Amino acid sequence: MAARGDVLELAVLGLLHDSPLHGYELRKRLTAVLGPFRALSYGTLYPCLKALSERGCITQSQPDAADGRGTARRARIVYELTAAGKERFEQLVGEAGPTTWEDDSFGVHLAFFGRTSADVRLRILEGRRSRLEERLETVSTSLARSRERADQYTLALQQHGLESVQREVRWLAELISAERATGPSGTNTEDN
Amino acid sequence: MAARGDVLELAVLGLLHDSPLHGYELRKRLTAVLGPFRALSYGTLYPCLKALSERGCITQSQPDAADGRGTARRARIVYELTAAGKERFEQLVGEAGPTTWEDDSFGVHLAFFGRTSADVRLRILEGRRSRLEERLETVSTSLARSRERADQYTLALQQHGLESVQREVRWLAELISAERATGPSGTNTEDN
DNA sequence: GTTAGCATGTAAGGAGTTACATGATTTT
DNA sequence: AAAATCATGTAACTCCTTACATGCTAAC
Repeated sequence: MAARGDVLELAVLGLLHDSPLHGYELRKRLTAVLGPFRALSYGTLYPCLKALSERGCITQSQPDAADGRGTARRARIVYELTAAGKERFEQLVGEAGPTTWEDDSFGVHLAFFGRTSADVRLRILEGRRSRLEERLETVSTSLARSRERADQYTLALQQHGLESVQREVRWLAELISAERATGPSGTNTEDN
Repeated sequence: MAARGDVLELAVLGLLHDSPLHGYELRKRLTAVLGPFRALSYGTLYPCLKALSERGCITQSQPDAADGRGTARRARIVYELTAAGKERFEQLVGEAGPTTWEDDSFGVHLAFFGRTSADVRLRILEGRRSRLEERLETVSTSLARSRERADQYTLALQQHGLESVQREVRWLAELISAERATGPSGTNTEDN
């Protein structure tokens, strides 16, 4: 049920959960959440909003057109979460399957941890960690095999990659133990 | 001239520069070069080899069919670099423009540094570093702005991202000074 | 005998980018 | 008066993935 493309959907729904927003502003916040690296274009965002609208997860409205004043700027369309949208968000954010630990997905899920239950948080953090540990094995094996064949630059690159993954594993371990220390059972900061 | 898709082309050409290979083996080496993360599928590789073949950069041959013995396994097709292919590789590897410092492109270029001249190496390393320093500014600015608004998880994520980029900058600085120490002018390890 | 690895390919489709079309407002 | 930023949207295109089609050999 959770394909690759659901990542954007989750991010949009999560941001609209806090407050209604128009497309332009939404994109800026999205950029902050996804990281300034690989920000997405309007060509991706607007079709997504359209689809979400058609499925009844969000509603559109033009507040500028409604009030008496002349329309400031080009008419802004404000998107708001519906009950169905909240349900969909809850469903997506609660998922903790294999796709969840992939690079893209993981960051977005973590960004909405404030709305997740403690057990889902732990499952995602631990899933991510074991995913990275798999990588670690693959990389260090191939690094050991090519120790002599490869030149210094390739070696330096692989070494740096390896260390980056090791760092993330340590970081995750910290988050996991912090999570366990705070509340081993289902503690929710706030349940709207 | 150097679009996003040229990265795969460069990697294939670079690997075939060392020795002729068949598709299956090529893919495994490609996975090692690009990192086991985001390895590419045959659905990408074979069409690429076909296109490269049509453009005269590589030749195809079936050595198993030629020799007397019964074909071992399914007939392997060995790809070999032509003169035009070598030229194309030289052109691609020597490029040091803005697209070169992007994540995907940078790793592949670094993997073939052994065939690049010292000044190109320096330009790529320095371009990458200033690209990352731009990011650093963007991230730390947005981190400062959202210090209080964002929850602990978002903050932890952004903090980790920031530190990762800082680590890469330090790593690059080391490579750069090593590069300058070895040979400030155009030193080529080997010019085939 | 059946699973895993070797080996090559195609067709359909998903996810996103770039370039375009359009136009108002604020800053320099 | 020009440039930047605000603001929404579409069409064409690219790159890549997944699923399929095919069949052999080695290990368990």
